Amino acid sequence: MRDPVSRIKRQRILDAAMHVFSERGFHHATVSEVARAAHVGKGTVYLYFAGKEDLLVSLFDELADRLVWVFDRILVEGESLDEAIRRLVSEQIDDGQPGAQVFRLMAQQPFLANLTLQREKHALVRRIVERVAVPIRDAIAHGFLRSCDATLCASVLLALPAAIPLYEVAATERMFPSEAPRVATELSGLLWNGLKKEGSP
Amino acid sequence: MRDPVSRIKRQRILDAAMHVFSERGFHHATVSEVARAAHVGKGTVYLYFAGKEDLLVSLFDELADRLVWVFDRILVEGESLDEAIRRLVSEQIDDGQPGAQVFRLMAQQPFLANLTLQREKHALVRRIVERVAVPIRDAIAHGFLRSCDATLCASVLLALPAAIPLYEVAATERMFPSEAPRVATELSGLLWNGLKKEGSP
Amino acid sequence: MRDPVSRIKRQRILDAAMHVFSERGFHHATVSEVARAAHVGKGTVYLYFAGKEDLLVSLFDELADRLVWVFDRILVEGESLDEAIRRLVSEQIDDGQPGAQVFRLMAQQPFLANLTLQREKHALVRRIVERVAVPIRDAIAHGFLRSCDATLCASVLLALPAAIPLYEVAATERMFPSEAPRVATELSGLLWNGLKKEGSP
Amino acid sequence: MRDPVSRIKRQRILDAAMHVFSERGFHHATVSEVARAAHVGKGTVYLYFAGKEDLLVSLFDELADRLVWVFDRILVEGESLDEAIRRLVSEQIDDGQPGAQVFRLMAQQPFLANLTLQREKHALVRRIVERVAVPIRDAIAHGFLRSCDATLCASVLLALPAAIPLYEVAATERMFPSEAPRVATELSGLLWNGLKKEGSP
DNA sequence: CATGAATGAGTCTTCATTCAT
DNA sequence: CATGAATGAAGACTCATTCAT
Repeated sequence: MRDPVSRIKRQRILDAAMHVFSERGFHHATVSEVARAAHVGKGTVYLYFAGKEDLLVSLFDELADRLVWVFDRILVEGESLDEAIRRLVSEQIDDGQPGAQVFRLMAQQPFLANLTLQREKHALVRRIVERVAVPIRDAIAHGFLRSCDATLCASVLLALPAAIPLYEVAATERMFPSEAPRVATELSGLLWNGLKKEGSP
Repeated sequence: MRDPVSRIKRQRILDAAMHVFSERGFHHATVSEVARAAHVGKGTVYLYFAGKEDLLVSLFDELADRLVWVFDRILVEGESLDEAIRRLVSEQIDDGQPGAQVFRLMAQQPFLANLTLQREKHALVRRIVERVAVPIRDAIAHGFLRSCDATLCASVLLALPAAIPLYEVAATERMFPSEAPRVATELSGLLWNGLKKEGSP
Repeated sequence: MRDPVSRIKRQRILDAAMHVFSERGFHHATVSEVARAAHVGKGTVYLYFAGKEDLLVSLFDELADRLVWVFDRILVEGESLDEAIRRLVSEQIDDGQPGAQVFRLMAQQPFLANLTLQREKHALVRRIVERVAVPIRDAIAHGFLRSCDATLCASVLLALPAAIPLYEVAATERMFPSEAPRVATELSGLLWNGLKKEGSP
Repeated sequence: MRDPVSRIKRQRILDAAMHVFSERGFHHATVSEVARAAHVGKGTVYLYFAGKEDLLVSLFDELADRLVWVFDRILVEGESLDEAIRRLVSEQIDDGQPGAQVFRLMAQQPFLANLTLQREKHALVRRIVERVAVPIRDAIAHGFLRSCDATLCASVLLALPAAIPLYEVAATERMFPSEAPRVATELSGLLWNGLKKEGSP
């Protein structure tokens, strides 16, 4: 674990899993495919992960970490809340950004055979949602936002990317990558206007 | 197909599939389970549906129909757009309502092995999103709503239920059914405020 | 289960398993081989048995039944105890007789992964040993045999076939089938002389 | 090989294998477990043994040597044949004695994938059986024992421990270690009475 | 010599689908 | 039409063995 070579190989497998799962869906993807994509033997995957599902949860874990980290950075950088929301939405929508697909993957696999992994996944969800809910709750307390259920609003913010596949299909069969900024702006604008106090800028 | 007995049996299978897929997830569910839940032989399922995936797409189809039908009724009944949105959101969130789980199921299975079914599913999505987008586009044209991408807004509206699983996990591990109306109100309020022109009621 | 066709197919699989397990050993044998030998699909085996180990235990079960049945018949036929022992030994040694390999198979697999199956196997062993021990205990009580631990003697009687593989290897690399009667007579004679009261015929 | 350090390490691996194989069964045991039990790296096992099966055969080899050595010593010490039999049986039954489990292990693995090892195993069996058969044959020739197939009797003597697992299960689920002497006495008594000439002491 | 990370051949097992009754 | 016994393709996972360090 501490060994940097191990960390790198583990990461390579995780990256490969992210790619393969996104490309083919968790269930259609096979462990062999992940191994091949990571340029490792099939058995090696089991050296670093307990099984296919653990691979998924580890992916959640890593992506959740990145998401929390990114959001922390955004908030620390002292931007206004509306800008923060825009960047958070953007982060999740732009496929080039880390963490873009975490909730899409989570939505694909609401049922895990392994109860322990199920619990881990729930803990992860709670961690992320709560991280996002805190500043919203603060802003409400300070009177910057209209009164509402902060946890619910945070959930909505994190669920927004679910609209992208619908939009892609409905609009043009495939959103141009170049549209990502516009879509992010529209989405976060929608959310911000929904949240902010009447009359605020 | 025309035979009413056939229609009823087909429907019974579809209802069973809805129940089983929701309960255990599409992939964990087996055709045998669906057949058993429908009090029908396993082979009978294949008399009415081409296969497991077709069962899913037929489910989408039926639910989409209901959703479009419900939305049509809502609009025809001449309610205001904000009330229409509230009812549409409510329809998707309240497990007791028809069509509650259509997008949750769709999200679970973004990849279909059968290309034809894939296309059917896309056609369905387009149909629903467009149905919702039209009145929004109208309202924008009439100046009732702020200018925005109507298709994108419709996608958001239909993707909102994706927030529920997150909220359930983050808030109380299991949303009380009694909370559904409040949540629907909060969500639709959020969306309405995000959409409506500054200063409108 | 009641269906005679099912019983026959189940039996065919069991017979095939007996043959394949004897020929190649339980662990080297694959479920595919058993299926092929039974002229059934691989999946069919799992329709009648819970898994590979259950196949083994079911085999024990069936063979134990036969053994108990044979021994009952031998005793009921009112033969003398020494003749009964000779026939029981013979039964276990002659590959042509039913039940010949039950304890050889049991010895091959002292450890079962499934605890329930382990318990079943133990119950089986107890049933057979006890069945053999009862008449020995009776004969001791009536003064026909020298005093000894009847359960232990029964165990020895049932374990005697374990000597055959050793004998085959040590003597001629392969015992001629025609020798089976002689070997059975020698073995049972050895046992009978060991058991009987000094001076008895 | 000549290096005493090597011999000791080889022996440590062999002892570990004996322990692990007995505890978990040859097939359920893994080479890793053996290596761990021997406090040796997994690769080291392959420096001293050609593979897992060779580990087993080497174990047979060592145990057979001990058995032959013990029997030689017993005979050389000039004890009577009945006492010799008692001690030989005892040797195989008492788990605390060397060689206790050799035939139990051999019975577990009647089939070896490697033909060469198969042959080696057979040679081993012949060596042991013959070693035991010789004095029996002598005693018969001198008229001390009743006429019988000495090789077969030797096989029985060496197969007697196979009765122990049956007895343990049938009697008390687990034989008390303290009972080993009694059981050995009963078993060898049974055998001796079966072998000895009518009227001998 | 010693090690243990890496490997992939080999198995069991599941389950969507077919088809004879 | 209805059924469910039969099937085998597909895939997760294990572990004996190798080899670079």
